[in-house]
Amino acid sequence: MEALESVLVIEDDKMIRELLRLTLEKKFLILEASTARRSWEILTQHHADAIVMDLNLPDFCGLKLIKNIRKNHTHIPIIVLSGEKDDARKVQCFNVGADDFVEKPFCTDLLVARINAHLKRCKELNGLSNIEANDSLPSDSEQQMELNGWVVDPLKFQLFDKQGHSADLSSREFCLLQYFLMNEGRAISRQELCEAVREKNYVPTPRALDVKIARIRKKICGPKGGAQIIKTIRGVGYMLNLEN
Amino acid sequence: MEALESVLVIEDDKMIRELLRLTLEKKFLILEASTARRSWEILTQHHADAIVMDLNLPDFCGLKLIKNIRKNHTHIPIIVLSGEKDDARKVQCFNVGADDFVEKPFCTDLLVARINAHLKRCKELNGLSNIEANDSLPSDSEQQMELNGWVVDPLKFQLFDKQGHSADLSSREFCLLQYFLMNEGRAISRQELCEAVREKNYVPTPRALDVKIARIRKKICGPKGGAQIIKTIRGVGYMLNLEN
DNA sequence: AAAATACGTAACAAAAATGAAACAAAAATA
DNA sequence: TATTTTTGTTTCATTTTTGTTACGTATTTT
Repeated sequence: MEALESVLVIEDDKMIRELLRLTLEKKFLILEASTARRSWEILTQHHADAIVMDLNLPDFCGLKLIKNIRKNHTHIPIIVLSGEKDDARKVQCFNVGADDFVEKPFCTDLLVARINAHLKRCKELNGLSNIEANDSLPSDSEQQMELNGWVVDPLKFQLFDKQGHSADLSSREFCLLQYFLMNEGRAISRQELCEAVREKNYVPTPRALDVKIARIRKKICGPKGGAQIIKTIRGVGYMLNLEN
Repeated sequence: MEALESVLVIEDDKMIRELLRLTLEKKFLILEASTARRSWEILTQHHADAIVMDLNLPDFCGLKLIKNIRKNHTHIPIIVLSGEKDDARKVQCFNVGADDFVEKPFCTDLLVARINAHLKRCKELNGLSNIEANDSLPSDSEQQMELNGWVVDPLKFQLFDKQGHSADLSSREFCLLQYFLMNEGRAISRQELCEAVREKNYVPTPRALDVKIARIRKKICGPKGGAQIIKTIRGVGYMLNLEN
């Protein structure tokens, strides 16, 4: 009784996405995203066995997205699909954690074959490691992100200190913080931040964001504040600065 | 201290073989074969971590060679290098067990990147299988998983305490719990949980899941609850935490 | 320097998420 | 078919999260 494997397709071009869906849905359960943002949502809410993604997305750099996904999903096969001709950029994809690169235009059968090859590998891995299925623990240790003494645990949607105490962030506070982490060192407008955390039935106003950030600050810096990690950029928005 | 990884190059064209050697020997220990026959010899006498092979060999059909190698070397990455333009034949390669296909002419950097990607995967595999190999022997009898004083018996679809008393979980409650066990330490969204236990004619709503979890909790923690093993991650879903 | 603006903060109110119990429906079993 | 078990639904209580408002302070503008 084999369950159908699921493939997340991240592609902004509607035509190509359609093509991919039609081709792949015969063999896999398809999850679709047209933006990086949507792909994060899906990845936190669903299980995916593999990812096929375009490199050029409207809202986020493809390379960064790969890095980011790899941080939270150590083993998931990531297959990049792109019209990119430049070999150096292809190499970059592999360096940030991609497993394969398929140039557009592509042969659908070949893509399926490649996906299957990667899935086969993953199955071998999982077969060996039923117990080890929580692959996050051992491998995370090399990649865990630090933030002012806190350890970021995306799998648990939470920040922990060295003693394992939680920072008690709400899930949305944590999402917002993740967005800061992904855009570290860059000033982000309120507007963009609102977009970033927006969901169905949840659209915060810029002012509401101020409060949200104040709450995050209080939780991760202590009541005295100390050196603010999330800096205020007057007239613009906020910025996360790790190095200092 | 990382040992240099070894790559077996199977290629009859002397020029290309030379090129491959020059490129790859900076990163890997290179083994060379110009015929299928020679490649068998090498594989029986040496250890190789990956294979880069031409599809057109003088003495043997490339596809058959792949099949053959795969029979004896289940996990070794096989990267086919060929001038073949026909997509159907490429697909064939994957079907007989190849892991990758690179068309000639090729970018050497990209080839290196691809080899590395596959090697990385294999290392993950080996890392895990070592652990597995170690504790499978001594703890064979303790293969059973423990959960807050309960012993998980997947064959009986049930939890038992030390005295052998059943926790009286229904089969679906048990399935859900198993999914938690497989994803221990990670927050799982309601959506994903619903999909995980879903069957034909059985698609629980997220809300129904809350009730199901409440029932599991009551059965395995006692009416007082005690420290919840299945934690609630507000705004996300639930998470099983064994260590604490 | 006064006014306007931007932001921090606290307190309160509104909304949302979840737990619990009771009941109803469905499924399994005798 | 009758009975038991399992599952889903509804309702209500509780907790948590979030937004709003009001006010204070700092910064910029005039």
